[in-house]
Amino acid sequence: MNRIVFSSMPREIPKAYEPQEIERRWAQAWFEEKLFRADAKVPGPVFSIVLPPPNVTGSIHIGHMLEHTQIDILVRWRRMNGYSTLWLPGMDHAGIGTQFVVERELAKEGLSRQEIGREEFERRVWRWKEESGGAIKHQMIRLGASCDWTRERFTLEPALYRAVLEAFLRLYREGLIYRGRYIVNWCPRCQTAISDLETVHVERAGKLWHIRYPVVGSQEHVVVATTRPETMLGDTAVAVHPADERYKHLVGKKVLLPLMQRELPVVADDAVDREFGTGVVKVTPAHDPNDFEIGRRHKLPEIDVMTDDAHMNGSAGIYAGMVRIAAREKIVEDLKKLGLLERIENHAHAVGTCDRCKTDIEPRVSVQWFCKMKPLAEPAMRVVREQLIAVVPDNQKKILLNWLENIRDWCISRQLWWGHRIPIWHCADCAAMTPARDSRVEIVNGHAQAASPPGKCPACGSGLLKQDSDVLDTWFSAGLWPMSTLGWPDETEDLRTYYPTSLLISGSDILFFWDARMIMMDLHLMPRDTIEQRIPFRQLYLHAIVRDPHGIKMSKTRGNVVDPLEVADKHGTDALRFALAVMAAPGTDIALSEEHILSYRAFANKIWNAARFLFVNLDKIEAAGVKLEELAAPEIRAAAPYKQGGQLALIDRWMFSRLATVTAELNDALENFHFHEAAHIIYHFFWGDFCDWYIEWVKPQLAAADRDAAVAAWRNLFAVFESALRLLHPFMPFLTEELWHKLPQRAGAKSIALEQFPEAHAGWKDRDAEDDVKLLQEFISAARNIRAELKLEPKRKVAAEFLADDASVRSLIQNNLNTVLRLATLSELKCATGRLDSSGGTIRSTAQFELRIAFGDAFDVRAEVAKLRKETDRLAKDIESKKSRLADDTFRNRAPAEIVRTLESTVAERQAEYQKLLDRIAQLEKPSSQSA
RNA sequence: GGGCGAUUAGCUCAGUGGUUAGAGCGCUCCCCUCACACGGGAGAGGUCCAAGGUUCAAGUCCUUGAUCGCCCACCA
Repeated sequence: MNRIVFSSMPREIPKAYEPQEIERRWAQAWFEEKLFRADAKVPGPVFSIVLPPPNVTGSIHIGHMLEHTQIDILVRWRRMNGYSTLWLPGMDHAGIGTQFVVERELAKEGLSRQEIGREEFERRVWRWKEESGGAIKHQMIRLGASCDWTRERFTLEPALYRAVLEAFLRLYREGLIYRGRYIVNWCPRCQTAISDLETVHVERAGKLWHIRYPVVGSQEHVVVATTRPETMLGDTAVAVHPADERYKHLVGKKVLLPLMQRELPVVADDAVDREFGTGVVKVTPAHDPNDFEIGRRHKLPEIDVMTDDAHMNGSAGIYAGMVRIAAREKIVEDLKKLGLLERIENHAHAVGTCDRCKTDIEPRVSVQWFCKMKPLAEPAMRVVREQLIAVVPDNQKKILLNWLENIRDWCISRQLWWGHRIPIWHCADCAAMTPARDSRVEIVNGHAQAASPPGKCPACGSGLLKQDSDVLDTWFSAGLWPMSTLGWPDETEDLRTYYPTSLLISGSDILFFWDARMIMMDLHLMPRDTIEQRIPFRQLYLHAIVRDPHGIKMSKTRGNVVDPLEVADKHGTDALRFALAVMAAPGTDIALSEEHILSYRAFANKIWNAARFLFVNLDKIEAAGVKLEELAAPEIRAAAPYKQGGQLALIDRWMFSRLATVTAELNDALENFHFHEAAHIIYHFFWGDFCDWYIEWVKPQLAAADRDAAVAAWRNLFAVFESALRLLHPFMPFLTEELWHKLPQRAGAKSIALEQFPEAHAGWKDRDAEDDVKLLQEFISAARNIRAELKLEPKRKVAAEFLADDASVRSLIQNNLNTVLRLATLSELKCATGRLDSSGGTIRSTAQFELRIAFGDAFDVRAEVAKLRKETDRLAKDIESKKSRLADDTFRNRAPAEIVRTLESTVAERQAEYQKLLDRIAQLEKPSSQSA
């Protein structure tokens, strides 16, 4: 990159900004130069953030792009503000998700993972990971993410397995991880247990079957209502509410389970809702979470009637071998034949489905590993409540706390082949469980394993030990991410410097999955003295979800996903980034359309052309006696604004005042994650203030005969432009990098990304200049308005006259006569006395001035009067309402004095204006009677 | 069943209790003026979902309702 330094400025650049080649070039250069490598030794304030690791299931989509854009804007901004900045990237192995896609790939070849075996399958997944992970990295580099790729991590790499082992072993020894036979969510397709969070409930129009269970030793029967008749094969009781008078006499008796001819006890349990159905519940402990609890309370047998893939098993009698849905139909049919089906009701209810493959979950009793969450959730709630971790937007805090308060144990084992193997060994002889001796890791056949398995069973001495075949939920390793990526469990320099991280930016869709788990696990495991030092991040910002133009969430199955690379290639990454930033108001979803991106591509083009304006005028600059290398060089920047003879032109005072104001506003917006505000601020500053007004205003000075004036104008123009580039850089890194390098820079300057962000100089703020320029802008706009109304030929210059009561306003206009004449396209402007005659011309007025342009033949009296009438009506109404407010004593007594004062002066102004308009109408209507 | 959010210009959305509620796109009119037609200039367009309430003052705060969306939840 050094070769670009001090290149002479181009005299000409293309007319239109073509981002493709430029972006590719800089993306590659930033990566190759390791420009964003963090140095833990650098003193000073630290800003650290970890990338929420994308799953290696595929490529990144526009939702990632939004997240990365927001992170990158803040990271670049902090870096430019002098923070020692680390953005640590990496990927997640995404256990179930990746296994799912690789199985799908296998299926295309007509293979299953069982057919090729665990080892070969793992090889295949690793191959997939290399391709997919590489693609993601390539995309991120191309899209300008300023991460430190030298610190890239992967959740399944050896170093991170070490962290997983350490975490597991500690939690196991502390009794927080346990193994047991409980009811879990079982996915028959993935053939693994999944956590509650991975179970998505979908509303279904189902049925409620009312089935008669005969009471043993009586003619009576009870009617139970169920949405899942097939589970009745596993019934081991019938339950009623203890206080239910209808059924009290049955408690302790037995009923006969139809089809199975099994006798079931009638038990009383508080969990039964007397109002629902018949008030009698069939109890199937092995296939319903509720029934499981009842079953444990009453010591009922748990009869699992299904196989791993949701077929009926040997315990299902004659239904064995049938798929659960087929069994349901057959059972209903058989019950009908037996006259035991009382009735069928329509019944909407929520069915649990697998988050990954959408298959209906089977609640099922199974031996799994769990993590106790209550003890971990308590400190987590504390740091959130006490704002040690600030959650933004605030309402998400309540959601998080509510979840933590109601947390249940986490099923962490998965019957998968892709993931971190559970470091527990089972004894073949006595079934005792023994953990690995420590968290050391060794590489065997390219894969990480626990380096210290127990040699023999400590309980019986047997050498027949076998490691648990389950792997851990992918979120277990993800939960350690901020610690593990920085070196934990070793006390590394990175961990000391960058932990706790400054901020986490994530989607609210993984608030529980990931964010909450990080808080809980890291808080518990991090070896630091104070809780403030143990938190994984100090701020948690939850960004919005990107939707398609119709507001529908993007997903591959719907086919409405947007590939950020495609958009970037078409319109430029900077335009896409800016569009995302503009729409990223906290807490609201984003509907992205191509039109949005187009308008910010236009903005990029505008910036490009502002630069082009500077470059095509370089000859003039040199003619004015300025050395090009001085322009936009650091010395000039520091000295800006450049004063000619100790004087600064009004427009320069205004421009630097705006620059200071805008910089402060920008800082404030970014500090509070108001990306949309920040983007709007810089957009209007550049396009409105800088291009539309400043450049147009100073154009004559740039070519002025007065050499000193020209030098001052050029220097300030370059200084402001260069500052604007730095303000823009976090939002549009490629374009600004390209243009910045075209300006002369000091030797060794590598990148605008490493420069200082502009300072919000309080001393540059100039209220008077801002007021004066605003008045002149209004004056010019008024003239343009009249010209447009009169439909005057654009090139035709016309004379105008104005009236202003205030002497300072008069002299302000007269002192800036040349600018006003030019920008308002006037040939001359007279300062009138007395009253302006409106009969032969059009007048526009504000509280400070009146402006009149006469052009008789183009003047439409009736249209003008109609327009004035509309205005007076509006004013009259406005004045009326304000007057009545002022007449109200309570208002005068209670409102702050300043508000009252402002209102009074406003009313006075409006009334004066109103009177002027009335006079003008009267004047206009008089001659119309003459002509009639 | 709980909880959260949304409802503002034709569209997509901003809007810290205080002048005449804003932006981008779209629309109308004029202009290819020597940085930019991905441009310049000038305009039109809004009972801020409804009804109550608090307040000197409400798009903004409170209550209720309507419509839409999301999240959580073991009523079979």
